[in-house]
Amino acid sequence: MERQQNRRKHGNTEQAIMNAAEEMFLEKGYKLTTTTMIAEKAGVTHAMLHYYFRTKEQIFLKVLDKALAELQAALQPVMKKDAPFWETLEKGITAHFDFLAKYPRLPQFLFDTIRFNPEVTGRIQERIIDPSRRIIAFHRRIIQEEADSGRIRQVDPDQLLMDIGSLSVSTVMLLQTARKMIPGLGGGMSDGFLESRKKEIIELIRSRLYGNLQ
Amino acid sequence: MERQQNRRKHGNTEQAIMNAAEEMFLEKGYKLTTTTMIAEKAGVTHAMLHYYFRTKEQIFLKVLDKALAELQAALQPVMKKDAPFWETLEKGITAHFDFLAKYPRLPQFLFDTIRFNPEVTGRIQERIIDPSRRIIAFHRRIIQEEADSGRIRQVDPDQLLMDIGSLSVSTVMLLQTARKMIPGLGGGMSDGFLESRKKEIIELIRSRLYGNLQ
DNA sequence: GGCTGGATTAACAGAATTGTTAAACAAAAA
DNA sequence: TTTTTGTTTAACAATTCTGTTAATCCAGCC
Repeated sequence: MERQQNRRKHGNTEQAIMNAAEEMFLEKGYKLTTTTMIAEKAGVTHAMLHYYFRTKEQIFLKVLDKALAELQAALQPVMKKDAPFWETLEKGITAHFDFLAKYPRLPQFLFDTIRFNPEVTGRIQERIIDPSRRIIAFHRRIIQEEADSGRIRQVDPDQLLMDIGSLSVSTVMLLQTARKMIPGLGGGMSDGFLESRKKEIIELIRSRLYGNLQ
Repeated sequence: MERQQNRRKHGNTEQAIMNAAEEMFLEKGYKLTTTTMIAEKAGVTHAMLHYYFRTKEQIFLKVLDKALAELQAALQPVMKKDAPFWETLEKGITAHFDFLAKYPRLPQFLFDTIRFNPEVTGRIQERIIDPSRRIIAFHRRIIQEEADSGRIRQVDPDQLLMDIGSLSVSTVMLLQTARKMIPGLGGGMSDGFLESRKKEIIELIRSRLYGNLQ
């Protein structure tokens, strides 16, 4: 068999380090990830990491920015109302949930970063929190409209959005944690869990809005 | 003014170290807490920590055990059914929520420990997960009874318990995180948030169970 | 074939961390 | 007062981690 080129040139190593760093930082956060661990996972010496990215902080910021960009991109399409209220909301919940299921380590990573790297909270603030405000305002408005017209029960829109957000977030965080405690929990095994959980969350919110009416 | 005794004797130092350790470990987890930080917070040299507790791991286990004991104690009384179903359940939700509001750093601490100290998951398993099974079984039974008799809507009891658990847990975790991002969020400011959040959670569960009926 | 320049490694420096130990100390017992 | 006992400190060893650097390596170009 022809062996892989031991000596990679050009972007190859850089990309390998970047991928390794992404995985490690998402898994363990900034402080508990060592440059040596990243290098090992990428199959190079830790000096390479410093050669390409100068410092641990630099590469961390790149990983963070990438994560924030993905999250930001996922937030955009949630703000279209091209269908009746409930359909729009249900689609929003589903999109939010599916995104988290695809990037299940993102919530914990953000929690970690806010906890232990307060110096970068600004980035999170401006790229996630602030854009979220517009989305929240949008939903707040359409929920309020719907409530005022009596088509759904009276409910504080902020509370409802927190309900949706935290139910989805805790689902993926719980699953990640369960995987640590029950090693036998592979990827396929948890698909059923995620699916039934998503159904339950939607039904929960639907009951909250329409329970006493229809 | 008479000055504090610089040289404390007997249990004084040990207790001071224990308190400092508890605060630091709950705040930052095992690895990110250094014995020097604990000692500093307790106002002694880090050698004292080793004198009284031998190793960092020893004192961590004491802190963990204390936290688990508190959680375990809080789990016990949730299993009495001395009132109609909904009142019992509502009391259970309230107790669970209030406990978490009192120890808001406990969830993150357990998440941390499971993530980064897999060697102690056994302790968590036997003292929390296993006892929880009985409670879950109990609630599963009374929910199932209630559903079968048609007094509440058909619902998967496990899903409902996960709803309750994760809504409360995410509330306190979110609040803790918000405190990091918005420094102006003092203790009193958040009482209102917790109170309205608790009401919403109860209403959410109530709707899920009774929405289409009453 | 030999040169050049980027890529890679090994070795090192400096800081931080856990744990040990010998010496200093303070208070109660003798 | 002297001794004893438990407490505290300062200094040290061993390890780990980040970041630097000088030497080496290799591919393409002359």
